[in-house]
Amino acid sequence: MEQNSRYNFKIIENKWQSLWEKNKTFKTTLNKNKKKFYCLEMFPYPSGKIHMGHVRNYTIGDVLSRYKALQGYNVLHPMGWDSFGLPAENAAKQNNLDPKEWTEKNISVMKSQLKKLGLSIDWDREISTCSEDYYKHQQMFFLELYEKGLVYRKENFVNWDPVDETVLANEQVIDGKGWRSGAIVERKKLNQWFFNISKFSDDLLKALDDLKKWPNKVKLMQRNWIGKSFGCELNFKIEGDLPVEEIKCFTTRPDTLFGFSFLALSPDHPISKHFESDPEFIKFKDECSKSGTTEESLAMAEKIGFKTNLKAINPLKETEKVPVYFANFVLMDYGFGAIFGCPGHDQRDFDFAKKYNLSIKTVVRPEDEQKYEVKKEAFAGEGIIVNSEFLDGLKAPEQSVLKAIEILQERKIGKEKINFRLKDWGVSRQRYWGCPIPIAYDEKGEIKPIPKEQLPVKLPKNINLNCKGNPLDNDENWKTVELDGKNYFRETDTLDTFVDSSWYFLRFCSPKNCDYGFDFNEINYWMPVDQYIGGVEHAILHLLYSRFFMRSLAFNNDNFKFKEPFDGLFTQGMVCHETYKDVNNNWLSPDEVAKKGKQYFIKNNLSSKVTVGPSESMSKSKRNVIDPENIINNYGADAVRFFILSDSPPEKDVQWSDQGMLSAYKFVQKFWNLHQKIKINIKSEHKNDEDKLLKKFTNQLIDKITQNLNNFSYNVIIANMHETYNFLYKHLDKKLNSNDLRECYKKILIIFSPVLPHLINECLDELHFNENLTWPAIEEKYLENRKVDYVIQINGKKRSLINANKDLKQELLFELVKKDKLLDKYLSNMSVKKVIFVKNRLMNILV
RNA sequence: GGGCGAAUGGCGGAACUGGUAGACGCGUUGGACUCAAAAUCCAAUAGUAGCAAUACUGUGAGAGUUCGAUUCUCUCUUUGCCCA
Repeated sequence: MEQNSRYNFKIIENKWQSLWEKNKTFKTTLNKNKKKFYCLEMFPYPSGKIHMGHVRNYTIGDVLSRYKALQGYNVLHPMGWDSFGLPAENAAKQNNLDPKEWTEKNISVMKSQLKKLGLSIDWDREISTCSEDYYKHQQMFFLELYEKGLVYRKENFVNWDPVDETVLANEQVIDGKGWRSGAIVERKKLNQWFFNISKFSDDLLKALDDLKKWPNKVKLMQRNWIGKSFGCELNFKIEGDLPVEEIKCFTTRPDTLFGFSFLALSPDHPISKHFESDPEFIKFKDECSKSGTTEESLAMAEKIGFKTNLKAINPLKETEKVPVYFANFVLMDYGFGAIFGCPGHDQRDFDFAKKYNLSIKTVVRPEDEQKYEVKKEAFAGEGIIVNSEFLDGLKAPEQSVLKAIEILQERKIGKEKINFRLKDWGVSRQRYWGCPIPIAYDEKGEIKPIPKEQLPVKLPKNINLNCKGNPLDNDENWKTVELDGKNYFRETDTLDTFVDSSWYFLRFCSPKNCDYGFDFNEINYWMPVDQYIGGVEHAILHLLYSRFFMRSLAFNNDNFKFKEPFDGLFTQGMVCHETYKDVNNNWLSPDEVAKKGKQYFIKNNLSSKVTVGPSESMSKSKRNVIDPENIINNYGADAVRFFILSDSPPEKDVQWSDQGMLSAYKFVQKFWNLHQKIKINIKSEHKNDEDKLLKKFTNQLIDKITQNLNNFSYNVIIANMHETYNFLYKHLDKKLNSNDLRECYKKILIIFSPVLPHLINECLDELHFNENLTWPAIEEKYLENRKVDYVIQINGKKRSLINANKDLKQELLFELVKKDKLLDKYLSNMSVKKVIFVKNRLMNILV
């Protein structure tokens, strides 16, 4: 065998990337004669460098895009930058830089890194959310939504991060702490802008049923988040020395009203104004504000209450009067900020009742326990109603709730109500590096929208970021604005960056459109996104906000025809790596660690042991990060793409493995060597008999790879590619029909090309195959076997395989069975009781 | 606490509508080449017994349906995620 020249990925990958760039190979334009395919991966935040998660995400999308293009689709595969946000502002503060410069530098680094991956992206459509050209349109949308009444301003409690000095969304609060700073979150009242997402709660929920190509898991998470609950609202009459006659509650369990033992109000309930002069109450409220505002933090916090002199009357039993408390676990923005406490059947109420010595009545019992009484914990399960007069004996909750509502409505005490957990979306952020809200206020505080022809409201340059609070608020010059000869003050809050990403997929359709955020002609062709790919961490918010944004654009606007932005959704898993710590419990990065035998040491220091922790998602804090750029430089983009798809199904987490990476690299090299041999065979013009084996293999392969692509079984495609190598390698020993080889090999190269675009394009090019490539069709006749392996079972156990003609009749197969020597010992001296025969598959003989 | 999923060799994972369990890769072992190593190539690799052909066991545990269950049903265990 001649010494093959090594495949030089550096030269070849660079060659193809330059060609693609020069020829604008992936530039897409609207073409109504072709079916479109919009493939979108979640665009990155330009944090500095790409990480392995990006590599995985964009490789999956790229394989799909290239596949669809070969299938003849007009593929839109764009890329952009989610470039507003806190990290830029923090980095700018630390290093005394302009956030814009920092961001743009990162973008240029990451863009060149993405190009090195060989992605089939139409870079002419690149957008960046921090550019004036982008946020100008966003400001117009804001005003449009404002005109439609979908944006409003209200004073509200917010999660306040005292370190970052910013408002956090609920999901940015983790265990009562800020997700970035780790500071304990406080409650603070601020004037905020809100998007009226809750207006669409029911539609957002119902429409999930039609998203057939979304993972059920994600749809379920959104359903839970929207949280539709069926119950009723109730009026409680109040007695006491305050001018309060009634308090309204929402409950899903009106059937437990006979177990009523207290009424609890949110500390922010309007009634609280009567207590604001009471120092004890102020103290209590302070105590409450220490825990966050999230449901989770409230559930974790100890239940505390403040007793009032008021009494609430049980509407079903007017002789019963119970105390009214303020309680920290009642949220003002769920229901009416008031709940009726039934400690027997709700654990939080139970905890509260125990603490304040309130009565605990049993009104539901388990079906099989006649004399049940609530003792150590609340009983919230299904059961039978007791001690509840007209409700007694009903099944709880399915019968009793409806009956209770019916009676409450008859007596005009309450009425049926559906409540949603989903709250309006607070979009104000007290930050510099975001999209300015195009609003001004006069000296009375009246709202004055900035006229559309004056957009964009630009962020000021050269701002002092190292001030307390919001830098924009400190810029007196920027803040004042003259409109129609009058002085106004600008809104100094900027928009949540989730707003930026709620419509960027529309912008990609017509990224240079000046008058409006998108061009209707373009979006009507491209939208919706056919396949959206990204991390499951965005399952709720980003996806829900985008779905809302589409509805808000369609609201009162018949021209806008889309309600759902993403027709197909795929959520990929994370890239994980083992974690390492030294003897002092400091994290170590993988390249500081060496393996010797089965033990790990610090490199160049075999005396210092390293403890290996569990494999976790790569993160800077745990230092278990592998830098994609190093890997691309050492092994090449094709090898990285091959590896990142190989080891796990894309929806699951994948373990980074150095051996796996090396094996991928070797595959690329091996394939190149094989290609050299095949090239010689193809050129040698042998005319032997038809190579049926090769044709059968090739057609089966096309079938498998096509199916695996359609199912996102990309790891199996890699296995198919290994199998193909193994097959071709062995097959080359035979005398080949060079025409058949040429035909089949071309098809094989084409179906390999989405995964290994550089290598395969080079191979195709060497054989002058590189013209008008299309996804090969399957020739059915080669898939049909004339002979089949029949599995022969005796009493359900496999005992033999018989290779025989297809569509064989049972009797004929049985004749073969009788002749099979392997089966002799099982069949001789036995009587056959029954034969099960599955056509072309199996025969099971019971003896 | 509720909801949803998962569990297959030493490891990652294959297996279409119930029909040959363990594809493919990693690792390991043996061999070839080499002064030697790396690389490469060849072979073996679920477990137990056996020189071997082969036999038995085997998809978290237990039961059920079936001629036949990784696949369907029930119970349990462990585990992950989301919500509380």
